[in-house]
Amino acid sequence: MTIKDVAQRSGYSVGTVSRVLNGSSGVSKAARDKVLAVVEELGFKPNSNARQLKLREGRGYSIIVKGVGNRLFAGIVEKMQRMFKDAGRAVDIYYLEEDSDEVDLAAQVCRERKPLGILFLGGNRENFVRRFSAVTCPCVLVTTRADTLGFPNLSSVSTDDVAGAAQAMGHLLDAGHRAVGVIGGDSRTFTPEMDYNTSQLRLIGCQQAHLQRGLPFDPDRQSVQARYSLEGGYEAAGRLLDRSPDLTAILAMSDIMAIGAIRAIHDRGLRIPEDVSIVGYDGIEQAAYCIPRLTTIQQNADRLARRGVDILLQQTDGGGAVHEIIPFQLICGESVRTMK
Amino acid sequence: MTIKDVAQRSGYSVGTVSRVLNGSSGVSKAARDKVLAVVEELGFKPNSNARQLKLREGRGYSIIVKGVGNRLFAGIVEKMQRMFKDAGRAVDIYYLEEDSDEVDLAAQVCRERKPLGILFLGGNRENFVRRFSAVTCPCVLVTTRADTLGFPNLSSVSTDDVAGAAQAMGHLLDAGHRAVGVIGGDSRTFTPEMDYNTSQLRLIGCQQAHLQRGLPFDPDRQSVQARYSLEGGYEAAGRLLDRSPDLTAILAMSDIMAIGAIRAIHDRGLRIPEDVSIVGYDGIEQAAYCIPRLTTIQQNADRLARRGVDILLQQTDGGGAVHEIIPFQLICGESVRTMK
DNA sequence: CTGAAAGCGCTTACAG
DNA sequence: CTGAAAGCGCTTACAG
Repeated sequence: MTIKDVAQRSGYSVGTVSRVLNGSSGVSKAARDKVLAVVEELGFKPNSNARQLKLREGRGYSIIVKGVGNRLFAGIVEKMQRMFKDAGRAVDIYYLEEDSDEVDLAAQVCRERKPLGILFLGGNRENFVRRFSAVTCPCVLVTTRADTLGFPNLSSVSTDDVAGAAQAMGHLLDAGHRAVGVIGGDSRTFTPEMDYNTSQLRLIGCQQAHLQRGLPFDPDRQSVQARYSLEGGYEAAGRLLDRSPDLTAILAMSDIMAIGAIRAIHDRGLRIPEDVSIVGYDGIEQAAYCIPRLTTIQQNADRLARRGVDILLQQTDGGGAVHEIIPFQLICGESVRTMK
Repeated sequence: MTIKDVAQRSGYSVGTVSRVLNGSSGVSKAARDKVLAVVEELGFKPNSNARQLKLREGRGYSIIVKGVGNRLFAGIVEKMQRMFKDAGRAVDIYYLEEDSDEVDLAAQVCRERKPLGILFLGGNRENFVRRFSAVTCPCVLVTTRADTLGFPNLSSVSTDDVAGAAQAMGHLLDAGHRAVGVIGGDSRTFTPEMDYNTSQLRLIGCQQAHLQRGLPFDPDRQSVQARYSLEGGYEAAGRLLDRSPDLTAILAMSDIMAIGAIRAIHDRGLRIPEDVSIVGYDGIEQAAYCIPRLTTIQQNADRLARRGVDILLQQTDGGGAVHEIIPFQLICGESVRTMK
């Protein structure tokens, strides 16, 4: 069934049916009523392939989420969806695997769905550097800074990763911990022209916290890499404890890794926080349900979502790119022991 | 840039370019090489709107996942993806909210992407009863039974919910628990013609476990409804304990609710399993990282995925609908105490 | 093996 | 306000 059937049955031309369907002005009430009645009667649904093919500009927005399982992103997406709905704007959401290329997807979406704007939840600097020029609509990168990338159509809303990690580490150091292990993401693939990635920035924060207190920090010895997963955290905590049995605390660069680490510590017969303290990062819902409740750096999902959408809408109205930093908050749970 | 540009630059017609792009037979090696070189050079990407519009039949499969945050489904999807990849088949994955209509989406996908087959991860009987007739390709409903629905193009692969719940409850009863609370999903919307939904089946399993042991079970008093979320489980456990302070165990119909419940029990100053035992359902990764490790009914994600895909492929080859039950397994964690 | 042409289901100037 | 027509970017019989 196509728009032709609706035209035939309603007695109007396909042009008029199309105008009714699109809410164009310049249609008589009689035509509108008749066409809508027939659409209802026939259960007609327009073919979006044909529609997108013709349309020179879409009417909606897109959100590209990197990591289906990422709970921080899930919370942000939910809020964004509500905002778009309240604003009466359509929004398509695309989920992709951690290791897929979000910029490639954006380029395709841009070509084929022609959204008014795109929000990225998470993203790799590398991919942006390489191919973002193929994306022509206004975009906002949420959660990762994009100021040094220098694209005129790419804004960003993010948390200060250096400061966040510094505060997390500072919290442990100030509680008297002197041997702290760090579980981070990939911090080895440093290439100067790519600037620092999130993991590197957080590691720098750890270093900074030590420096400020006149304490030594050796990333090679005190930090290990892991996948952002339960298993990754579990296994990395094991490596850290094997290497340095004298550790009194672990800072994991995501809550999900921290939760994995907690179990690893527990499985070695150590208590949390009596024997080993632990701090996470992100502030996902899960962190508040752990036993012990996880101390963590909470990214402000609500404000990240709100500012992300606001900036995108503003940019769609002709505004330039802006790069905004959203405050984070240290949430004190039950997973850190104050020494002595 | 379109296929026309490629045609022009390569010196062949758009027809030939299209044939090369689609790997059709009957193209000279010279043409193929030249066209592919130009495609590479220009970075040409075909417009899938136009493609889908023309195509009478797609070449790929679709997976429709109900619930972005559902970790059981996430595990199954991952395996399915790998299987399709290994079989050299393309697959599109669609995620939708818990409360959206998966059958509506399937109907649209069917009309516009024309997949060879669709896998549903999760689904509401109601939606299928009402609109599945609009879905014409072979489908497999994974995780929920579809035998009583009677659609000739709808197979199912699922776990026996009655037996699963019965074994979980039996495990608690056999451990000496006599006052067990149940946290379930929606079991009130029973309408005879819709048959039982998952929550109802599991509740029946609970009842059955009691009956078999000559013990009484009063669903109205011993069970509460909750959303399938951490918060839902937390809050439901609170209601159960308020109502019956003498409970010695709780059976939650999903691990995620169980994890919420654990925290609720903990927050009331009760120990797990010393004061209150708890059993979950699903066997998601998370369950193994809890402290205490969660005792749960593990659905066999691997076999659900494998059989789901196999049955779909078989059906695509002209096979009829089949309805398969996959065995589950009780995983004993650390969350159940044996009385006396 | 290749090209010219019809057509997928829409939208949107262009006339009237 | 409405209709006839062109065209979006492809695929695929149909000839040759």
